Amino acid sequence: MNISDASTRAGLPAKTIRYYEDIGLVTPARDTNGYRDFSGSDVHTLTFLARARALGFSIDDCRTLLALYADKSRASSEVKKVAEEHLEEIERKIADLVAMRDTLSHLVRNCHGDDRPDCPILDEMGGIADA
Amino acid sequence: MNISDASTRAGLPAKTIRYYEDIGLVTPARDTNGYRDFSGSDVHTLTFLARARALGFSIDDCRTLLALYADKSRASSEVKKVAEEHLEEIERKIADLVAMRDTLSHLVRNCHGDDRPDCPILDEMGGIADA
DNA sequence: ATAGGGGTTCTAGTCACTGGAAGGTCAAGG
DNA sequence: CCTTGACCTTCCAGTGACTAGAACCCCTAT
Repeated sequence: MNISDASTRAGLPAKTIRYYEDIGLVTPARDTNGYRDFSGSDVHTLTFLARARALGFSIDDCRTLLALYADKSRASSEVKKVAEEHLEEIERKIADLVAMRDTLSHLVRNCHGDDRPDCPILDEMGGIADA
Repeated sequence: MNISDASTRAGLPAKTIRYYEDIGLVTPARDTNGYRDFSGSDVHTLTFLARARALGFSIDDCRTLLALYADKSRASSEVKKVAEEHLEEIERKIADLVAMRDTLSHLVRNCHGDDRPDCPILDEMGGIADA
């Protein structure tokens, strides 16, 4: 099938699929006219990638996961290790963002937001501590 | 003062400060030998930038905020608007990450993580729904 | 013959730095 | 005077994961 069909089925933009081929994640066959010809298994790989990416795994992790997926004798502990490390990374990001949100929402709440110039948000960033 | 002192005081790497000059966020004076010579106000700007960046504002937002900071007759509503939009963006990111975390931690919990090959994490990404 | 809607490659841009190379400057010590 | 070492300078390239766009080819229908 053509790239646009593969794109629809995997839920990935054609551009992204070409990029994935570029970096060796998929290797679709080629028609005589040079068009890519995706097999069912290519689409399956792309779908796998779409799901893994949606879970936030890096391309590098995806490469590892694909290899484990293909290896029917892998140990599930290897997969779990990759997932757990990624999970920790996500937790760290959430913690960072929550800290930002808390500080920022506190500042936003304290800013009256009218025509007057005084503003605790700018005060904070300019180094004037609030009580 | 030299860049390394400015770096220490603002808490930003020298490389980052040079980059900020490149994109016009700071414009330190120059000594006759070509070295940058940071004034107290330059350091203040850098500190402002460090704080704003730590709150997750984009460089573009920082530019806007710096302009508002310099404009003593700004309306606090303008600042609040920038901050609120950024806050919404942060909330979106948190929601995305929390969704990822929930899915992923569920999968990780259900993966026994031993020498056997069967693994719900790969099953999920390969499209085998779990009950 | 041509119009359109596919497909192809290639380059360059995104964001906010960061690493590294090649070289100039300055103060202290031998 | 020379060297050492710690500064400083500029410029180029790379990061991650795409994405925009240009220039061009291919296929089908009218």
